Amino acid sequence: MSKGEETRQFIIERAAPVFNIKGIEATAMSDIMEVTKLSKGALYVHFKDKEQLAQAVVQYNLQLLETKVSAATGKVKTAREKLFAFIDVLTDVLNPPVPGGCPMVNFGTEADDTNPAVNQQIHQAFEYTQKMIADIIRQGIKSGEFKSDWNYKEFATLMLATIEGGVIISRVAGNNNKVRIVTNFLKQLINDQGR
Amino acid sequence: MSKGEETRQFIIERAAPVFNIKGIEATAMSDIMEVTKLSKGALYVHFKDKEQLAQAVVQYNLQLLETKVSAATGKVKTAREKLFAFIDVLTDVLNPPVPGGCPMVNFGTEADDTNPAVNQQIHQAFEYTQKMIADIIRQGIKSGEFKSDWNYKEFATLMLATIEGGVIISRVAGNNNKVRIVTNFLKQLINDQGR
DNA sequence: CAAGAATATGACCGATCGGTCATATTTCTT
DNA sequence: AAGAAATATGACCGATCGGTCATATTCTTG
Repeated sequence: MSKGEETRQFIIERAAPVFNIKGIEATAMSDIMEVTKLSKGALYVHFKDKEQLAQAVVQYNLQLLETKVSAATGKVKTAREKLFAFIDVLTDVLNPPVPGGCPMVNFGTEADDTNPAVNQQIHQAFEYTQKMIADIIRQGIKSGEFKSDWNYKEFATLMLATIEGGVIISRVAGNNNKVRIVTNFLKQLINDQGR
Repeated sequence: MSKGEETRQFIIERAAPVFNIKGIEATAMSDIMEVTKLSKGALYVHFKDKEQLAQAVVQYNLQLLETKVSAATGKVKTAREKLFAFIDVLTDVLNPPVPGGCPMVNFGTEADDTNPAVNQQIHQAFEYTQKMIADIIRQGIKSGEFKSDWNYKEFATLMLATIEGGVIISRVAGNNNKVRIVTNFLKQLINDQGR
């Protein structure tokens, strides 16, 4: 990796939590100068404008989330355990997998009526995440772990929506109490599909 | 109502969708000058700073949401119908009850790690909304419409989380498809508690 | 109707915004 | 090692930010 690519990656990594916490509009390039200890000119060598940096940062945060999720689901064997791990890693509000909380929620709510490019990134992430869930369940059905008549595609949507909504409520509350209700319910639903 | 109070209310009403769509940080006082056609000095007669205006606007958006929800649930008689109306009014992503979408989601995700005052407002709104749902169900149980062993307080949390998560996913997608899955599921759960 | 109070105007303030560029330094290639 | 290319610096730009204030206008009330 060349020096330039190294610096570019370094900027993205340092900028990632700042954008995720403060939001794209509210983050200033001076904030990124601070966390990187780089001059303004140096930042603009690697990104032609703030928008390009923001998009790279959004992608990085999404990738980071996927890495954490995959690591968690990769540790266990059964489909049921994978779903549980998936739920658990996403719903720990006090220790979120990505600093600043779920980037799909953070950037999704900011971008939906103001930033088409970022909105598209988040849209794809939601689709991809539902596919991840569906794939786990499909494997579980194939192996005989789950009932074969489970409408797992719809469940994937429901599970993701319920998780994200629970996370928002709990983040606002500042504790994990409310999201626990949600996770317990989802886990019960999953157990009910065992055979 | 004095002229001053009238103008103050007028400012809040015009500013409400701007803040809800763009976010608090990203909204400039010049944006509010534009939508109100008032001078900057006039705005600062009625609000001592942008933060005070933002808080009044958040409160207004929350109140508007509650008004729309109450209007919808007030039109029907049974508890089941009220829950359905509650769900339907919140989940119409293409024609949201509050311009710019659910203010609990919009301001909640922006404020959680940056604005304690607004975060507190949203926290209370979430609590209040769960209480609204729980009250409807409690009435339904009392009247014999629902099973008496329904853990309705937990369901209120689950229902609100699921709705909000579904709304986010559908808003990012730009259509109502995904949130429909969520609403159908919730309605099925409610029907299952009928007796 | 008079006059004081409330409200509205818009120029102005220092700070900060995103972005540029001449220059200096470092890295890479040969 | 040399010289070209890539990278870093920081002063600088015009625009815009939140907020103030002297002044003008409008409203309210006796």
